Amino acid sequence: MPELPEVETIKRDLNKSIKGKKILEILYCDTKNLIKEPSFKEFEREIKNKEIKEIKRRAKNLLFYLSSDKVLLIHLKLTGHLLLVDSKYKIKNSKWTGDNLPEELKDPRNQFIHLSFLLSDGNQLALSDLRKFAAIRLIDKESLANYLSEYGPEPLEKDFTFEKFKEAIKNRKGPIKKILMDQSVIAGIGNIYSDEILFESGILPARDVKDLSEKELKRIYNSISNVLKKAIKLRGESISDFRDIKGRLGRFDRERFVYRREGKPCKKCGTIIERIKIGGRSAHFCPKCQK
DNA sequence: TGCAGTGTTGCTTC
DNA sequence: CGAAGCAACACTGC
Repeated sequence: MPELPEVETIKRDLNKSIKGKKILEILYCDTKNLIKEPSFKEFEREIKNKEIKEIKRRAKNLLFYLSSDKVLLIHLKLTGHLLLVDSKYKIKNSKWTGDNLPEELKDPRNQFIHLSFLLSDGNQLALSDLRKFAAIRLIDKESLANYLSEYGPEPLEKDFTFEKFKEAIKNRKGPIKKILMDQSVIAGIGNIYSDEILFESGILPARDVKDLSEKELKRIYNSISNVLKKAIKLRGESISDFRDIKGRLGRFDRERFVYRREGKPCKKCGTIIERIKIGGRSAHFCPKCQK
C-alpha cells in the first residue's frame, strides 16, 4: 500500500525523470470517475500542453505543480501506482499489449491501467490500480492549501521535533496505533508502518496514548523517523501492489518484523507474532518484545 | 465454492 | 460531537 515511503519514492523518481516535461494529452482513460474534480472534459482541457514544473508530496498525496495556476493531485489509496513507460507500448482493456513488453510490465500488478498521459519526451505516465480507488484532482493553487489543511505535520520534516510530536498527540485518547494512522495527527503513516514503528519502539499497539510515559513517547518518536527513512532507502514495500515507476518491487518487505507475520516467529526473540483488531484494522505485534 | 479479509478515505449512522 | 461502520472495487486465501 502506498504510504509515505512509497509515495516519497515515486516523487523522487518523477522529479529525476519528468520534471520540465509537458503533458500533451490523455492517451487512455477507461474509468472517468477516477477524476474527482473538475469534470472530465474540463480536466482534459486544463491539463493539455501544461509543463510539469515540480512534483511534491504532502501526506500520501502526490502534487504535480503545472505551468498554470493548477496543481494535479493524485492519491493512490490502496492499490494504485504510477508507471513511466515508452509510449510505443499500447494499452487495451486496461492491459499492456504488443510484442517485446518489458518484463516489469508483464507483472500482473502492473496490468490494471485506467489512465495514461502522453508526455513530451515520448513517454507515458500511466496509473495502474487494481481496485480503482485512486483519486485524481486538478485544483487551484489557492485551494490547495485549504485542501491539505486537515493534515498533521510531516514526520520527516526538520521541524518535526519531539515537542511537535507531543503537541500533535496532546488531548488524544485511544490506541496508539490508531493515533499514529490518523492523518490529522501525523501525515503519511498507514497500517504497515504503524505496526513496524510500534515493534521497533517496543510498545503494544493497543496501549492508550494517554498512558504512555515520556520515555515511551520518545522511543515512538525516534522509531517514526527510523522506520520511515529505512523504508525510503529500500524504496518501499511491495507485499501487495506497490511498484516503482519502472514497475519494480520495493525491498522493505524482507525487513518487516511484524506486519502480516502472524503465526511466524519474532525475528528478535522467536515468540510467535500475534494479530488483533484495532479500529477495524489488523495490528501485528510480538507479545514479548512489545509491552 | 463462497465469503471474509485486504487498506485508505470519506460519507453516513448512531 | 465523536466514534463506528460501511462503501468505493477486485482479487486472494481459507
